[in-house]
This record gives sequence, C-alpha cells and structure tokens, in this order.
Amino acid sequence: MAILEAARDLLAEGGVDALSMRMVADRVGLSATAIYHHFEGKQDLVKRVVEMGYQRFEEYGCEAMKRYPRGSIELLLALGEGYVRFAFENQSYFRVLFNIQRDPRDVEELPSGGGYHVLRQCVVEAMESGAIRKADPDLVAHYLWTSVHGLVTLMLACNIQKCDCAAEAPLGSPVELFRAFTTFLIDGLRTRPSESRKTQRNRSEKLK
Amino acid sequence: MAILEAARDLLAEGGVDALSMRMVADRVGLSATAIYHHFEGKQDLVKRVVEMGYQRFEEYGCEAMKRYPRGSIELLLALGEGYVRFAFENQSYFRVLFNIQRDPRDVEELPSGGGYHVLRQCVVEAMESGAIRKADPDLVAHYLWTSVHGLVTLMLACNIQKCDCAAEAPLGSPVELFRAFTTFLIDGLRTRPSESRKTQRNRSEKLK
DNA sequence: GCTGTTAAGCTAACGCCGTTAACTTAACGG
DNA sequence: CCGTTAAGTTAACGGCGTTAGCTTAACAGC
Repeated sequence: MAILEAARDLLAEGGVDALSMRMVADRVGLSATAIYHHFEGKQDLVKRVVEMGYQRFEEYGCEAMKRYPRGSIELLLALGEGYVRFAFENQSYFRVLFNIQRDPRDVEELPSGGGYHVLRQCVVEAMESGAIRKADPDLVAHYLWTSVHGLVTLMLACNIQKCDCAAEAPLGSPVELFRAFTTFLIDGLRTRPSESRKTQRNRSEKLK
Repeated sequence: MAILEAARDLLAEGGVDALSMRMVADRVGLSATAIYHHFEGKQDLVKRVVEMGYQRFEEYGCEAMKRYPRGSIELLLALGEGYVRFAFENQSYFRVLFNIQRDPRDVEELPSGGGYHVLRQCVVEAMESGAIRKADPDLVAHYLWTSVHGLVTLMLACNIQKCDCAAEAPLGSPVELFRAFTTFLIDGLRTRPSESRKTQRNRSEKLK
C-alpha cells in the first residue's frame, strides 16, 4: 500500500517527527484526512510501519542462521553482528523499532518477539552442543540481547559512527566494536577448555 | 530557576512530548513567549534540564564509589547497579538523557561524559589490582557501559518492569536481572580462577 | 433499473503546538 | 531626565493530529 511506503520512507528519512499525516498524504497524492479511512491515526500508521520492519529485521537473523552451524558460538555471534548491522544500515528504522516509549499503552508485545525465540533456540542448541556453559537459556538469551542492544543504542544515542577506544588500533565501525566485545562475551559464556567435566557440572550447580 | 523546575517536572511526568512551552509557562505563571527571554527555544530548554540531570545521575555513581574499595570488582558492579537504579527510579529523566536522537546537531558531546571517565578510572584500577584481566581500559569501559545500558534501554523500551526469565526463579526488578547478569560479566572479565586462589574463594562467596 | 450500503475521497474546522513580531513596563546608570 | 536593557505582554503565523460532515463511485439485492 502506497501510504505505508510513503510513511516508511519519511520515517527512514527523518524519524518519527518527520512523519506527518499531511506529508504522507502529499506523497501519495491524497488529502491528509483520507488516511484516516485506512489507519486509525498516526500512532496506528507508525505501528504498521514498524510491523513491516520486523520482516526486514528478521532477514538479518535468517542470513546468519544459514551461514553458521547450529549450536555453534559462531552462530550466536553472527546473530549479534546481524543485529548491529541491521541497526546501522537501517538507523531511522531501528530508532522507531526500539525507540524508548513513554506511553505504556503502545507496548502490547515485545519488539522482535519472533526474533527472540530464534535467539533463544540458538542458545539452547549451543548449550546442548557444549559450546557455551549451561544456564537458564532465557537468562543467557536476554544477556546476549541486552549486550548487543546496549552497544547499538548507546552508539546511536551518541551518534557515534566509530569508537576510538584503542589508540593503537582504532575501531572503525560499530560492527568492529562488537567484534572487539566478543572476546568478553565468549570468555563469559564458552566452556573453558581447561575445566574438566566435573568442575563444569559443579559450577553449573553453584550458579543456581 | 522556576522555569527549569517546571520543565523538569513535566519531563519527568510525561516525557519530552508532555513538555510544551505553554504548559511550562502556565506552571510558572507566565506567558509562553516570556520563556524565550531566558531560553532560546524548546530544544535549549530541554538541554538545560538534561544538564541538570547529569548531576543527579552522577550521585548514583558517587554513592557506589563510597561503598566499595577502589580497584574491586564489587565497585564496578555497584556502578552498573547504580546505572540501573538511576534509570528506573528516574525513568522519564533517563529517557530524555539517553533518548535516541535523530538530530546529529544535538550531539555535541557524549551523555554522561563525566561519568564515563569515572567508570574508566575504576576499570584501570581494577586491572591494576588484578581484579579483572588486563586489556584496553576504554574497550572494557565501553563494554561494561553498553552491557548495562542495553539492559536498561531494552527494558524501558518494552516497558518491562520485571523479567520472567527463569520460571523456577522469576527475576523481579531490573536490578535483580542485572545481578543475574553479573555472573556472565564477571566470568568474562575477572582474572581466571587458575591464576589466583584468593579470587576464586571470593567468587564462591559472592555467588552465595 | 432503482436503491441502500459501503468504501474512499474531499473541505472546513478545532484546538493544540513552537515560534516571531511588536509593544509595554520597570529598573537603573550617566 | 533620558537611554538602555531586561522581562513581561498580546497577536499572529504556519504546522500539527484529528473530527465532522459532505460527495462520489462501486456493488448487491430487489
């Protein structure tokens, strides 16, 4: 539908403030009020655009799923990298998808609800394969999600396109920064080679 | 100044959309245009309120600094927990502080620029004390910051006040969720158990 | 073929909003 | 006493989301 596409473009161009009913109407050659025959209001229109965005969002995850074996750490990292890439290749979109909402009424469900279950499944499989240590999969999935989400939102909030952390080796893109972070993520998650099976089991029980 | 206080209250009550020049003016008993003699516009007014917020924000960090010894992992975790507590005890404030900005013009400096240097210093000291393994302190500081920032922004975005991750032990507050995450954070950051017997004992106690 | 219904468009208008322009008023220094 | 400046005012402009009320075309049923 033309209205949705125009709204999506405006959203991508200038964020939610740049999307006005009158502007959308101009782009599709209608009067502003005509849109109200198809959408309940601006809020509804934005919501529909966001729903469109979920598809595009999930493509990044699916792409990662195809490239790496199930149950591997590489797959988990690829999911995270896909998250970062999606966010920065569709910045305005992401801003809308995960904008900090004031209004509790808007939030009937989690953003990327479908995407979460994919992540969770990958976590479960990585635990079963022994790639990462065993723990509550929801907890680990949330941990992974929030970790990468923080990287993205903080860099978006600060309009950072690059991070000059290490003077000796400046990190160019958000993706590179994420890759630098994976060291910490992995060392916190993967089964330690030096550990015996017994200590691993002991440690899992201790964590409860 | 009364205008700033009224603006701060409106911001806290309903976010940036609930702050209108006319509303602020009403609260302080002026006409809307009078505000323009003290502030350049709404954007400027919001910016000043945000600057006020930095103070409050830093209080949480300072409080943590007082309670834990320098160079300890506990201090790093306390800083993170302060971040979470600040965010959820001042939700509307935090939303403004770290709102995902569309406009690159607004971003002259990092939010909480001062707070970052405190965090970085704590990271450096934790490395020197051997509490965490040695790496680029900026990288680690960014890692810690983004990790906790992601937790906060994601829960705020989804209006989650609690997380039912583990069915057997649902995590009530964001702070509790953060504490559950610290296991992963620590195991990725601290000096490995094989390197020091003392830290290992500490960890066992900490996990309860 | 007429008619009732429905979808989809329109214009006009309401009440907000941020902001500007032009004017008034009070305080104060020379 | 006058000029300047700070701080207030009202009126107005253009834009916004949204509602009300009207028109028009398409289509189903008699």
